[in-house]
Amino acid sequence: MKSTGLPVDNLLPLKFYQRDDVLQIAEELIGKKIISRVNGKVVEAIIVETEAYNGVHDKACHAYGGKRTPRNEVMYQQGGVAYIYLCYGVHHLFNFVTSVEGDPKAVLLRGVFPVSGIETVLKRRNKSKMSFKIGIGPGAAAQTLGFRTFMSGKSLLDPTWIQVQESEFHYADLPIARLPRIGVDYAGADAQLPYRFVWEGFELVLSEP
DNA sequence: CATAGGATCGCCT
DNA sequence: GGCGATCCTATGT
Repeated sequence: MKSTGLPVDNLLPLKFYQRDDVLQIAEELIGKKIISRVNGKVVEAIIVETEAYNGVHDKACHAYGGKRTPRNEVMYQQGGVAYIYLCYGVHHLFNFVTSVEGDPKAVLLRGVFPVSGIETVLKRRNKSKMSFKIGIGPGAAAQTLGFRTFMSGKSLLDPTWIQVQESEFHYADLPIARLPRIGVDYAGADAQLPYRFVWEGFELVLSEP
């Protein structure tokens, strides 16, 4: 995909994140563009996969039952901040916190496709060549963008480290599959909920830059 | 304080 | 498809 040439004033506003329906937000995030600025390196990527975590009634959610810990505290902030945590001691998983203060819902970023800053991405991912899979998987997606746990709690509208904005793709026009979430077997019946959103066939639309 | 386990990945077979 | 890496976090004593 070539550079979009879109202006930078199309950032998603706070009210995008502060809606109640985290499933809608997770779906609408498909096709959006994330621009990260970390250690002076700029990477632009299109979101191709997300998962919704639906607050205190969702057994797969870190805030199930109203649980509050130092780690998940930022989930209780108003929508529009990042929740980043370390998984399996190895992976930095990035979430968009949504809804209003006190309602701990979030969208996990599960897959991106980088469209600029490829040299930086290859270095971060320890790869020698680009592929469609380079940013697929929540650990790989955060690593592609250079996101680390110390950034947890930071605003999603702070362009010194992140911009989330419209792209030329609109979620309503994309073939988005709804599937069960990955790695949440401990959640019982909630593990079967179709809260995972995948842009199937993004490889046919996006091309390696 | 001790311990078990995790919104995973990538290498091995 | 199996498994080790790797360390923070949550929980219980």
